[in-house]
Amino acid sequence: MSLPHTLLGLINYHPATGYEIKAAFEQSIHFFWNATLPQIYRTLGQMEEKGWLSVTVEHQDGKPSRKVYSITGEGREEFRRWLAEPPEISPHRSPLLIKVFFGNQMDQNNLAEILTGCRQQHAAMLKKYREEIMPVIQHFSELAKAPEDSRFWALSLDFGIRYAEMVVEWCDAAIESLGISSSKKD
Amino acid sequence: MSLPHTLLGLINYHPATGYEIKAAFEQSIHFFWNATLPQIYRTLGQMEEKGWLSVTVEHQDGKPSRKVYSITGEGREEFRRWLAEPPEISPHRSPLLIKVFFGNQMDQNNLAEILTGCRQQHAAMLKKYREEIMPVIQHFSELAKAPEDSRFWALSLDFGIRYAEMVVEWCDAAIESLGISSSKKD
DNA sequence: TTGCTCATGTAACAGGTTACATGATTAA
DNA sequence: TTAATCATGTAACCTGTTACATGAGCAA
Repeated sequence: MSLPHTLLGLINYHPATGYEIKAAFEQSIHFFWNATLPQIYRTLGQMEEKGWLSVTVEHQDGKPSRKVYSITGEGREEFRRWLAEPPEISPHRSPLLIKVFFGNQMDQNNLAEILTGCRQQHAAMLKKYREEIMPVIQHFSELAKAPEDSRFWALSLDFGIRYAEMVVEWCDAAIESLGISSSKKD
Repeated sequence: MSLPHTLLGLINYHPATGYEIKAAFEQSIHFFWNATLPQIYRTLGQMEEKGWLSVTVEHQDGKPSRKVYSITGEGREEFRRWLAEPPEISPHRSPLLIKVFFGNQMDQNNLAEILTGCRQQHAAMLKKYREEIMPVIQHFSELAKAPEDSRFWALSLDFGIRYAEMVVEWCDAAIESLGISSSKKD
């Protein structure tokens, strides 16, 4: 149930449309939360009803009107309240780990392929985090657009980096423990 | 959408009731998947309709009848098919990381408390994994009840251990980077 | 006598995904 | 001319959670 509060946090930086919020998710938060457009539109509507947001409709010729949402005093209060409370622990659902758990019933080469695929995905993420996302955060920090906020963005990115590193290491260890003959290593 | 296949995997070890499956989740799989009882009952019903399971009702005096589900040939086929396909990537939703991301707007002592709470939870999990779950898996392996399966159970447990270790390390680094004065360290 | 274990479920709701619908502008 | 971007949504569906209902037996 963190989606409305995540939206509050984003709109608290500056007013935005649903469409812009979706873009913000994809640029920054997508690796520890995500939401689809219909979900965002639906949630924004509910938040407005609760008085957490206010809307301004900007008419445009030939395009659909922009519904720009702004945070209200009540919304800001609710956001602070939520920030202060201890976070819910989110259960970790991993189809990969289920397959590994039942791995004895799989073809071992197939399992090795799945693990190398996982290793590859996480290695690619790591590269992206280090080469694309880190520099953007540093850039924001240097431009003093959000010098204080960027410290916290870096902290959450650091989690993503450590996670991806850990997965790569685990995949390597798991593949080795399968002891697949070197002839199949392509 | 891995729940029905997880149930297939468990029932494939031996026939079981919904209630027993819930217990199996709590004993083994709960740290990378979980399900509530109503969800399990509903899913078992759907799986039976598809022909993946068959049911035998055992009447008992004074207690509700046991509905024991067994896997069918079709179910076993479906399970193998699913095991072989590449796993879906599961988005990682973490309220904790959202709070950290917006941490600039929080009281810094409050944030430090949240992080120490997280550290504590994961340190406790680590202890449980090493002192309770590892020995159970080794026991199974030694008793030769499931000598081959236990290798894979250990592999998925190893993921959990590495994950918890990583979180503990990240929390420590994050708390240190906040630079809260030592007077508040209780 | 309080609460846990065994054992079934239904109903209602909350949260998330997918498919569908519309339509102008602009870049390759 | 094909696809992407901007911009709104609705409807249907799937998945997961919570509250409610029932009821015996047993241990502290």
